[in-house]
Amino acid sequence: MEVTLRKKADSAASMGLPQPVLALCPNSKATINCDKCRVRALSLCDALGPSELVELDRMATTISVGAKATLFEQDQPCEWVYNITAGSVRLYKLLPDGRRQVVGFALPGDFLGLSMSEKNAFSADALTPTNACRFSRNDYSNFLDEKPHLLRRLHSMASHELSLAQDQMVILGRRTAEERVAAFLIGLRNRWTRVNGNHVHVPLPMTRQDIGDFLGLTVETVSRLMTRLAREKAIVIVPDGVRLLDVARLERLAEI
Amino acid sequence: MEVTLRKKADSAASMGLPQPVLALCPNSKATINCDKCRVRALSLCDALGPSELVELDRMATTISVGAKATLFEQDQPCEWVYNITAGSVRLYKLLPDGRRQVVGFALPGDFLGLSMSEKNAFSADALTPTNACRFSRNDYSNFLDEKPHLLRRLHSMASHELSLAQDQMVILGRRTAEERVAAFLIGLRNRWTRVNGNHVHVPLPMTRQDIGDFLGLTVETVSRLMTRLAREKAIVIVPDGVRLLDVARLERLAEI
DNA sequence: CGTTGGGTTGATCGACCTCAATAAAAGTGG
DNA sequence: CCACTTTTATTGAGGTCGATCAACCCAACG
Repeated sequence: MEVTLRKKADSAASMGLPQPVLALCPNSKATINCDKCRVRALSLCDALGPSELVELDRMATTISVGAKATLFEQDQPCEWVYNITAGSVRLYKLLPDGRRQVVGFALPGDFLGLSMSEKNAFSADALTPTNACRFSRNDYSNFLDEKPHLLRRLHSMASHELSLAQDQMVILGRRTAEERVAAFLIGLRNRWTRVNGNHVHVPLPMTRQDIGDFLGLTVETVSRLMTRLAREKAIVIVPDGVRLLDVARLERLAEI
Repeated sequence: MEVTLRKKADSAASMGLPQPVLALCPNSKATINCDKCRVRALSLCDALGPSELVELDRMATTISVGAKATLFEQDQPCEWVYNITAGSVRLYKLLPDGRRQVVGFALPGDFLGLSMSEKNAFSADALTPTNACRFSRNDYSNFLDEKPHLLRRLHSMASHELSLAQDQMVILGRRTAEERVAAFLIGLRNRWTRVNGNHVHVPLPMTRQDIGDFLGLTVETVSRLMTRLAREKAIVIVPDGVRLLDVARLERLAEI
């Protein structure tokens, strides 16, 4: 597993490492890097004042990992929490017989470590080169004890996650394959909007298999439905993503 | 909708109302009723000290509703939060075309109102005569602001819910009908254990349709699989529930 | 006693899965 | 830069699990 660590205050050129998708938390200064963090407004840290950010910054380590690197594994003790600053991460649970359920994808601004449990409830690995701010779970927990407003923010993020999980339950339990794919594309478009602004181009850093394992379908079914939506001019399949042509049609499929 | 309200401090005989499954928060004294609450140890309130309990008690109204009563509805403004003290509640989302996904069942000790959102994410109605402590969302939110340890408890409950929701995603996305039914029975057994202690008798206050809508199956499939499990001596179907005969077999089905 | 809501059972159907082959893309090492 | 492998995506043919449609039972209840 290829991982680069650097204490934020260290000055180290980024060398030949896999380039992050976004250049965040620049590592060449001894000043507060959170200042320049592009995802701060989206993430947990937005609940903090300037002096608190300094404290947080001292606790943080930025990490850069290449595609396929594992951030943490299901059932292992939870040592760290992460704030994703660039890239994309797959979150999944494995059944003993190898069946897999992807429970979510983390994008820049997403926080991994809402769970408050001793063991990781799922595994996480990078889909693309990924940057994150990492905190030891202890530091983070102590920090939380002193900052009730941060806890409130955290709780509100957890509630939001819960609500997304319930929406996913509807998708998995009661929707057809075509509706699932449409809901997935619209949902992902909405999430990218927070990071990149609203575009009809939706990057898909995950494989068809990942999408299938997220939607409770097989690769083949996902592939067939994507090509069908493309044939019917609802989308265009482009390298590493799709372009949405008939957003209204997709939204109708997703909501009804 | 048949609802009985009484300020806890009021003294009112319970009359001919649908009898609650457990007699909780007795209503005949002007003293602190939380003292005697059988579900306190299970619920949010357990995070509070004696003097805080007095405060909480003052904010609370106990409500008793009959079977089929609606506690709140999806997309309506969220006015109240509830602590279920007796009975059972169905939580569900409806699609515009009538398809339904049950996102959970609330049992005594469960808290409804983790979500922190302005609108209800789902509807809730009583499966059996149900008692609850009800708080106005405002009071509750203010109270929360003054009690960080309560917020912590709340957050930990929300995390737990999130984790259950993710388990449910695995069930809905990647398990066979038989595994779903087994997982449902084992899961419900475990939840009743917190309330009643561990018994092989598992009460099923919900209909087969409700179970189907929870598991992403039809009534017929649920019925067929329950009778199959009964024929194969894994369970016995009894009025209002099942008796588990071969717990090991069911657990194997549920976990593998 | 008719009515109603829940539960069970059977026959048939179809949406999605499985298996298989091929194509396209992305690495990898010379 | 090009052969070669590996991974990912697509497409087709056929099978299956659970859905659908329909009948019936039973208990509760006015």
